[in-house]
Amino acid sequence: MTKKKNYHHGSLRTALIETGLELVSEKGISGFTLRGVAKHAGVSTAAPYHHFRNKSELLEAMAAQGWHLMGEEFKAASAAEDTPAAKLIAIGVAYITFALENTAYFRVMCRPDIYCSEEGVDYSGAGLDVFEMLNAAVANCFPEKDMNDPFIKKKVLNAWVMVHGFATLWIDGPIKITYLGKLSVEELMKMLFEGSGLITL
Amino acid sequence: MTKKKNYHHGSLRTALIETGLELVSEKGISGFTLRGVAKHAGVSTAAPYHHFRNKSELLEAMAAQGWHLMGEEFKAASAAEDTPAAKLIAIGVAYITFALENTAYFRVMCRPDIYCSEEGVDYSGAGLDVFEMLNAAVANCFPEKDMNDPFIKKKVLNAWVMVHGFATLWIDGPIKITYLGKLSVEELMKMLFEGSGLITL
DNA sequence: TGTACATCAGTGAACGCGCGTTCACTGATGTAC
DNA sequence: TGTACATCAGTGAACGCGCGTTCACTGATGTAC
Repeated sequence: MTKKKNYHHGSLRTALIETGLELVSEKGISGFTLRGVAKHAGVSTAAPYHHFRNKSELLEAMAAQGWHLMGEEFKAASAAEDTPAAKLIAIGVAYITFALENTAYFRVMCRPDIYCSEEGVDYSGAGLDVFEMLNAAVANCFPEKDMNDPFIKKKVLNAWVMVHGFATLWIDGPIKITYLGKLSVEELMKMLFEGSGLITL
Repeated sequence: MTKKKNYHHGSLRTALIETGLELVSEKGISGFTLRGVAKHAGVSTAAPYHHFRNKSELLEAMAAQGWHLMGEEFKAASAAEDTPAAKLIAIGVAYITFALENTAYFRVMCRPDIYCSEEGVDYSGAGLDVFEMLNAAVANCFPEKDMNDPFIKKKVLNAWVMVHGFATLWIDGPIKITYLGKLSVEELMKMLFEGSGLITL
């Protein structure tokens, strides 16, 4: 195999995002370095700078893609169910599943402070679409109530906080440690939704 | 003021933990460096090594202290209420309040991967005490049920996940961004507990 | 009470390392004529 | 269709920096006699 120089990679931008996610998966956010990404992608240290102004911009692109992907998952999960209540639960499960299966995306998405110097403006853009889906899914369960009814807001906050808390506690370790060897994710998720006020809508 | 050399600081260990927390508060976990801590504490870069084997050991000490402190807060919150249900809510509020008021402690406590090379053994030690308090607080609300009843476990998981989710979403920004300028923490916490299945025990 | 000395907790300079970023350069590609 | 040239996306070497950690050393403290 000749050591060929790859002056036109063709899709380095995409490759860098993918490699970046691999790096975050393996070593966490703190293990994510531009040099590491470049090396992993088989490219020189300077190459990324033709696609991203700096490290933050790559992280930002990773997060944006993550939010988009999560939105798609939400749509698919919702479409697969019939009743509003089932759709809501499906979205909740999709949130947790996304965090567990795409932990790297999730970690980047959750930490706007890492990739935004300004106050998370871009973050709220992509993130708010997803948030709106959750909002609508809850509201649809109560067609007789106004979307801005405090009751709806409470349920939205509770659902969001619940799936987010579960996801973070799982991927950071505490839940795994606490229920070590006793329960699977599926069993825990079932417990979670049964214990919540959500399933008894 | 003469530049005196402080060969016997007296309580450098404690001072380093405190300074470390300040650093995490100001710049986050990634801004926490041993050199930074030493400089902030007005001591040479080598001084910390007389009290901690390495950086991880300092973080570990910070986390352990945090867990202890949180345990104390739980006890105080619980003691201030009369009924089991009120005690449980008080503990939930204490969890969130702790995270918001002692964000630096909370961040370190939540990330055992940062300060433990082995699988969070020490973490579960200190953390499990706190977890047991929550467990007991829930169980006390249902004296007729066994502590190992699935119902209790569901409620425990739900309560934990709820307060943790709220706390992390708040300190990382998303909740603040979403409810920007509309609602205070107190109002949001009230919403949270009202929306949950917990308050309607 | 004084003195000799071990110990303890500091100093400051140095180490090697990996990082983000920049630079002049290079070779492949696309386009105008 | 062939050729000249601009542009685009790479290279690899270098920069300065801050980091964790180590080292020989220093001065204050406590203790035995």
